[in-house]
Amino acid sequence: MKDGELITSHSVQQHETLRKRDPERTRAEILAVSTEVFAAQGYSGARVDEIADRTRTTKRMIYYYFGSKEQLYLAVLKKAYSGIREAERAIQVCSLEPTEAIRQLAELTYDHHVRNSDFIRLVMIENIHRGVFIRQIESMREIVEPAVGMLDEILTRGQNEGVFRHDVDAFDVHLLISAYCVFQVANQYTFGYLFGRDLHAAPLSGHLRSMLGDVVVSWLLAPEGTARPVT
Amino acid sequence: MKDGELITSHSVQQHETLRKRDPERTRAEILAVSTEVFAAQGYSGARVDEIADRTRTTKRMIYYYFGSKEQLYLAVLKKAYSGIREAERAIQVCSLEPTEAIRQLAELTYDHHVRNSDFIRLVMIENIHRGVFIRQIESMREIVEPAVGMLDEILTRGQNEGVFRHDVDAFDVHLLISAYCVFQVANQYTFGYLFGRDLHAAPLSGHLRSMLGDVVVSWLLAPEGTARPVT
Amino acid sequence: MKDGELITSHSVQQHETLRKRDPERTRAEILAVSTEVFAAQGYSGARVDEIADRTRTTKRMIYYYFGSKEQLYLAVLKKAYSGIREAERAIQVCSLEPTEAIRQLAELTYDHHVRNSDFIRLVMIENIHRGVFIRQIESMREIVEPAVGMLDEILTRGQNEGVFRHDVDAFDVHLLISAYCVFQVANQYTFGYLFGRDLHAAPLSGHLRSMLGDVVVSWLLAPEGTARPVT
Amino acid sequence: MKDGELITSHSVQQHETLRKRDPERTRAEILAVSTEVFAAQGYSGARVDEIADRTRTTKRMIYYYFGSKEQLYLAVLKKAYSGIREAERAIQVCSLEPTEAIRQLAELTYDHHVRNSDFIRLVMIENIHRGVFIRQIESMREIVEPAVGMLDEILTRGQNEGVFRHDVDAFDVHLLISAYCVFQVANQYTFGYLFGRDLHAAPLSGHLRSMLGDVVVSWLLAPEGTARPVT
DNA sequence: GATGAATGAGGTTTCATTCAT
DNA sequence: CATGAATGAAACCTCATTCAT
Repeated sequence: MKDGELITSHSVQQHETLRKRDPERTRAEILAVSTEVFAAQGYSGARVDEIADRTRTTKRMIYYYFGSKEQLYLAVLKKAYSGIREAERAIQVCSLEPTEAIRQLAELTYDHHVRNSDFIRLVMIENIHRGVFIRQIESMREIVEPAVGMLDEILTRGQNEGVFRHDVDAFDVHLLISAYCVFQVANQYTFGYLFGRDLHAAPLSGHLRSMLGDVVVSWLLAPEGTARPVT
Repeated sequence: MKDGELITSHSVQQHETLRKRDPERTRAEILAVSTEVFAAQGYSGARVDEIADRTRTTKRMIYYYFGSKEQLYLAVLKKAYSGIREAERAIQVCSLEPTEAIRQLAELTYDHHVRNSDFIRLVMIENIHRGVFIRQIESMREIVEPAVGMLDEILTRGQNEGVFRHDVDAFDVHLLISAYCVFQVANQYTFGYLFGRDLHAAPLSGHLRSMLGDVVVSWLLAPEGTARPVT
Repeated sequence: MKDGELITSHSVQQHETLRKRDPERTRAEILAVSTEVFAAQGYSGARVDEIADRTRTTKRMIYYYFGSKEQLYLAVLKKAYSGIREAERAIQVCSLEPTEAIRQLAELTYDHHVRNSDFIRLVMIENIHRGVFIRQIESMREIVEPAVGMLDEILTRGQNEGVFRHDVDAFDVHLLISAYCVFQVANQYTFGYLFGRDLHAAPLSGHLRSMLGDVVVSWLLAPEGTARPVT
Repeated sequence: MKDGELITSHSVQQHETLRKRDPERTRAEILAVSTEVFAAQGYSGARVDEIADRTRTTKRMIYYYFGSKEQLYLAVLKKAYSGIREAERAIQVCSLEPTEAIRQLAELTYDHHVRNSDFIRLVMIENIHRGVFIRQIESMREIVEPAVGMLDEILTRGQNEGVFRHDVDAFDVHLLISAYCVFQVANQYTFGYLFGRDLHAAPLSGHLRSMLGDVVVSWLLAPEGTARPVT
């Protein structure tokens, strides 16, 4: 039975206060709760009823503001990406020397993913849906652009200084860091269970964090083609 | 493709004849179709009706053989993991010298993930559900054990030969390789879309494949602590 | 018939007009029809579809208001008991002398059972289910309390006056009366059939009614131990 | 999911011994198990699958021997009544003087009901179904005849001796005793729960047993019309 | 702008029963 | 006699959504 529905004629009316006449607030609340619910249950698994129940408004309001479950999910997705990119923009490592800058960038990105597991989950969900929703959001690609900007700057600097290998670009590094960071959040349940370890508990969590730095840096420092034996 | 592996798309639509009274076959067909449908739509999104429609049996038979949607999903999950691990066991790189063995292992794993995207999707789905299903499958942990066995062997050999760094174990390497391989399948839609590239089309696909080898090998070859500056 | 009592057959088929947007009415109608259907078919035998069809609402509404078949049954059970006890409270025999009060109480209870066969049937059904449902209804025991109150009062009066035997309490008398009254309703089909008599047709019905009075009164008037021979 | 169905391809095969080629035995076993299941769950609530599972045969055999769920229930009902009447015939109280004979008959009947609660439950179930099944069983009325025979004999003797009142016949006494005995079994769950007492635990059980004797005897010994005041 | 009541379509599951050997 | 496999029909329940005020 859906919680949002009437069961007895005397259903509970909680937090009646602070309720009416603040459209912005209502909208924001719906969005916040929806983010949690979609992240927790997936698109199909999420229930409009549950979202409504965890809100101080009603199901009807969700349709009033967002029109449909799909459009609500779209709004959630867009907001999640914006928030993430905004946070990424806050990372400042430009003043450091390339090697250390890259390491810090990797490790801060790592922390960032750990803190934003709901976002990671939304991305997973979106991929389960083969990206059909994200493609409907205009401006999505602009939102994401700054992501590799700083990376590109550091990388070029390191390459110009002759420290970093040249057969690598910002996209590659970004992919490597992303893969690692996303994985330890996205796959924590299966991987953690199968190996009997909690990826986010000390000391493993610390080890995994610095390991990423090691991986990225040693890769960038390694001479091109060195590792690849003469075939 | 070996028997233990996932049955891939459209493998069951053949011969409408020879239909009834072959329980093993019926069961297997339901399982194969279910794998596709669950992988495609997720647990909540999958419809028992759809599975039935894509089968030569009826919805009723699904319940006859598996009891419930959940138990069906469990069977799919178990079979998928078994198939994957069996395939992993087929990788033979022991005769190579450590560096090349590791590189080949990484790249074969990469290929393997590309070919078995349905499995990756099931793992994602399972993680969306926080691993509640996988934990119900006894023997799951045994299934997974061989995964790091060979890796451990290669790594130890390389460390004994003084080629590989010592502050790394099989679990670490496995995690790095898994993260990279899973990511390029799991996140292909969002990542590919946001950067306007198809991760699985040449020449990018080839680059990404060999890049993994580079990353892993240069990391293992790098002296411990070298990359980390004195703080 | 009073408001609190069971709504009897065909009481809801009237006026098809004035249909929507009267939740109390809708709820009450579902409850009334459900009472009939559960009483007629038992818990397992009752069909939510049938209840819906005999209502001016839809099956969906039943779930909207009651959540599940079980909760609907629980509501029916609770309402049935409340109605009965309310009716019992209406019996007024306190002004009569004890012997006659008891006789009237017994005979009114008898009439009452004849009129409320749906309630008796629900009680039978509940006993078939070993009381699992009734135990889930809080306040059930409070509802029933007044049942023996008046009886206790009459009995004590009669005992103090030296008319009634002393080795008997209100619970005993209530059980005897209940057994007799319930039986002639509950077992009317098998008993009536096996003996080829309709328990509710004159003159048998009248005989059985006054016979209960005789039984109870002669028992209460008999000296203690008299009937029991010296062993 | 029904237990009787195939779930894994390797379902359990218990007690394979003592199984085949004994039709009488098989039939009897099905009947015995069915009695328990119908008595426990009612007609609609009983599951053919459950009956099959609690048997050493299969569901298919039930249909082989009995044709349908209804016919199986009919067989159960018939057997239950036969068994009960046979047991009743065993009661021998003819040699006692009328008052004591009646008391013993009542109390032995009481014991008998306590011991045969499954039969009582079947009777309840049959009454819930308004006796539609019992009417289909020919010879049912003959089965039941001896029930009042002995009672009639005792009663006549007592009346001839001038001990028992004359406005009462064997049917009346049988009804009173039946009502009391059936009730304490049939309604034990609701009545016991509502009054917080277990009708079948000492000392209440003993009290209720002898109370029935008191009730019947004092009623029969009371002069006609005495209790009924002049109106 | 806001809301409780209502709902059609479709979801999962279960039932007694029969088929084919 | 015996059986595992199969099944159509219908059961209970849930979904996102809209109505009427």
